[in-house]
Amino acid sequence: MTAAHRTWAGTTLADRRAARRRQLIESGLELLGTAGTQAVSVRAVCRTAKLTERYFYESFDDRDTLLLAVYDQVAQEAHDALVAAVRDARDELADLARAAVTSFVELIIDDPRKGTVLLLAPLTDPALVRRGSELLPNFTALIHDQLPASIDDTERRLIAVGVTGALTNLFTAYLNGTLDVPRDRLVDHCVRMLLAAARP
Amino acid sequence: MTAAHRTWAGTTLADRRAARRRQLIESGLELLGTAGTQAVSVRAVCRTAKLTERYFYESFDDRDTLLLAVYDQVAQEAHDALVAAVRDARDELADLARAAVTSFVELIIDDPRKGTVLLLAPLTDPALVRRGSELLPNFTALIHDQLPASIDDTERRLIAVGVTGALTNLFTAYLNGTLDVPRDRLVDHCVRMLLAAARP
DNA sequence: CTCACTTGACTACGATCGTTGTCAATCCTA
DNA sequence: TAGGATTGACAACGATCGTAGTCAAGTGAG
Repeated sequence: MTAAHRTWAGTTLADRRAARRRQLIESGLELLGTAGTQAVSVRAVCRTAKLTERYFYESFDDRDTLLLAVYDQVAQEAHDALVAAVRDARDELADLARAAVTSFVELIIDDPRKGTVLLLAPLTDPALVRRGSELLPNFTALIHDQLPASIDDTERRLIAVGVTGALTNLFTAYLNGTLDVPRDRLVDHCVRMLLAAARP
Repeated sequence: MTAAHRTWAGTTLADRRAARRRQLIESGLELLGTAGTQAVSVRAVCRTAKLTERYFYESFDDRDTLLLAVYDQVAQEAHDALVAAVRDARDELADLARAAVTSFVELIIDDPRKGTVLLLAPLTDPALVRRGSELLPNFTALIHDQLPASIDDTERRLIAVGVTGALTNLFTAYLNGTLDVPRDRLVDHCVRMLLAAARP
């Protein structure tokens, strides 16, 4: 029997490795989403995960690799929630916008750490700057492409960047409690802003 | 003759101390505005300033004190430029908005490091988070108060936070080259957005 | 039962950090 | 010119970091 499939404490090596990896990512999310980027040291992650450094380097090349894994997992979750919401919405711009905004607000209400990681961490950590500057422009481009062709390209870029900034600032303020506003009002406002921007 | 007023190399002690302080702040600005927050170590600042650590602690209690001094100086400069521009503008909302936006754009074109410090550093450095979360809300409140009273308060807050985010994102993208757009277009767009938001 | 694999606690190394201290060289005032 | 103020180069301290290694104890397949 090969080592990888030998059972140990009821599970195979691959399972245990995967479980440890999940545990490390969860601990990374906890630290990154609450205490910030400088709190995510290898030692702190291992202490939180109740694992030793050995297992850290079993799953990740270095500290930055973990940070990227945390960010990517949250980004993937957000992406999945978004496409699911959009898939179930009626095929009309207003409904699509509302579905998208609602799904994101629900995500960050359900787990604010994820919102923090998505919106704030890329600004805070050098290792995540690139990731953040890939994701947001993608979103910006999405808006950009929805804008009517009658608007010239420069104007479309300006609108897209502005709307993206408005949304992230609204979500960020909502996350940290600065923007004390009912959830529905936030969603309504974001949707109306999206639709207003899409009008010629 | 008291030590403080004794001349040395042609200047008094107070003058030399002030000169060293300026030099340290300038070095802090250089590092914070280009290499980012983690590049601002006491050693790096002193090396850049061609001074020794001794003089660092002559002017600043610790690293964070320097960071705050750098930020506050840039914020003060921006504030001064803003009030000067607004003072010289005609007393009409459109002109005020244009004067304000133009003065800020000129500031960050003249010295992009200052724009980076104002907009990005507070998000990047824990020591500056509080400063950033004091300045931007102030600006947000300014917008908030300009909005017509016919809009209810929640809506006014939403608009103010959104507009602030849009502006900072536009400036940020312009700063880092992502938003490749002529200066005048940027100014125009920001002014139009400000005025549009102020309409009922 | 035995032995190889697995685990956890722990130590170790080199680097960098903030901060403080030492000491000789330099400069002005008295 | 003598002596105290000032300067600059540099060492030193403790802390933390990323990363790698050691070693005894636990565990299950053959």
